[in-house]
Amino acid sequence: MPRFKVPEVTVERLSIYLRAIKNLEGDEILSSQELADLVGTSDGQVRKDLAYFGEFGVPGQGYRIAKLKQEIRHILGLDSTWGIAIVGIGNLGAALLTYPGFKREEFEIRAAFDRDESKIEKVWRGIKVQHVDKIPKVLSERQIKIGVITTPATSAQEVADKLAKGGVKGILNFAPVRISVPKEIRLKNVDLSMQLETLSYFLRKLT
Amino acid sequence: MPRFKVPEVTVERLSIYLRAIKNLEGDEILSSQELADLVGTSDGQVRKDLAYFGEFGVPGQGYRIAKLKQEIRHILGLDSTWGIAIVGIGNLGAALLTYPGFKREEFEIRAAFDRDESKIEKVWRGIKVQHVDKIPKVLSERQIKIGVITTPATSAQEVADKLAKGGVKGILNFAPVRISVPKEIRLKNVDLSMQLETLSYFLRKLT
DNA sequence: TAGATTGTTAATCGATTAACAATC
DNA sequence: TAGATTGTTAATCGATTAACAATC
Repeated sequence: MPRFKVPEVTVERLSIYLRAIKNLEGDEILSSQELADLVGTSDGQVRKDLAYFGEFGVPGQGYRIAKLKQEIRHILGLDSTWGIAIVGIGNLGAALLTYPGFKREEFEIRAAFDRDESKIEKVWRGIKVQHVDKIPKVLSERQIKIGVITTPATSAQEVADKLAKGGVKGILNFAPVRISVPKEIRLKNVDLSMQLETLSYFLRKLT
Repeated sequence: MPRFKVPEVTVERLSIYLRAIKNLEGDEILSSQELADLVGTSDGQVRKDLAYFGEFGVPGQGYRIAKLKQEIRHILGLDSTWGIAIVGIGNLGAALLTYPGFKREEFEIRAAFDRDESKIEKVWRGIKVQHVDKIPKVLSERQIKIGVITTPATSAQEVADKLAKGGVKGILNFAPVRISVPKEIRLKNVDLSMQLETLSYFLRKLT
């Protein structure tokens, strides 16, 4: 669908635009300037980002909110439901099971895994925890295409290998370590240490 | 200290370099090429990033690991300890209290806050939860310069205002909403929804 | 000295911003 | 029509990559 190669930052902004207009009610029409103000960017940037995917606005008018919302949802692949598995049911894994950013129609947590025998068979938020060795089998059975790694750093690579075997297309990695995956699999690292450390850098300069 | 304006991505990579060489043992000397291989970038990028801050290597040799580690720690402001407060002791907040990326010498969680009376006075991982109204007072008493927001979206702005009043210099926001803070305060959004949605975009294209 | 690798400059690439003709 | 705002092109800005003299 995209007409040129789309920068990743553009995709990230689309997600942000979508959230901004979700919270919107009433107004039928929105200009690129108004949307820009909502998310803290420029009108040109908004139009440029959207232009990668087509023409969604009306010159002289703006964008019909309902239509724009639907278009962005479609672009982002949010008009169907993704099956998700969470691996590593420690504090963070358990927290993500209920985190509102995760628990939404578009994303359905369909399996949870851990290595620790004492956690197996326990039910967390309606999902029964299974042993990591079952990952490949369960993933294909339940059409799970996204894996979330919340294990300690030491297990992350091993888990990534199992997820790959299970046929996931994308991995969200919270373990504080770089892992390698086959190039067909999209890997996103959420590196909380790094976030804190860059914060430290910028604060450091202030003293 | 920096000789020119430093791009944020450079600071992020420094954090990644640091973690890579932390896990290293034995070898006394490391070349930019070796470090690049460890983190998946180029040798030139490594040298460029470091060059913003000084000359840490020896031409013809490479970088002394121990020295490099110390220099990067210093650049990132990790040679002292930052006081942290976590606001919103739901699943995610409680998880971060023990997350290894957070629980480290350089970062010390010194306070936890919630609005829910039923949580107040309870002790989580050795930290007594206090009412959010005490934020300004407690923050200045305990030298807390970083605030972490793990509340629902609806309370995030209110909490940010209280953190600002308490004199934090940086905020890490996990609430799925954009908040605004005085410009002296450095704001980092960790947007898990957005991460999942961009993953969805790239997977969508594969079908 | 010869070989290796740094620090840095110049060339390239890509994303953002500015500007405006086209269009409602 | 006049006014407003889009979609898009050109200009600018900034980051990455290539290349090499300086240096151990």
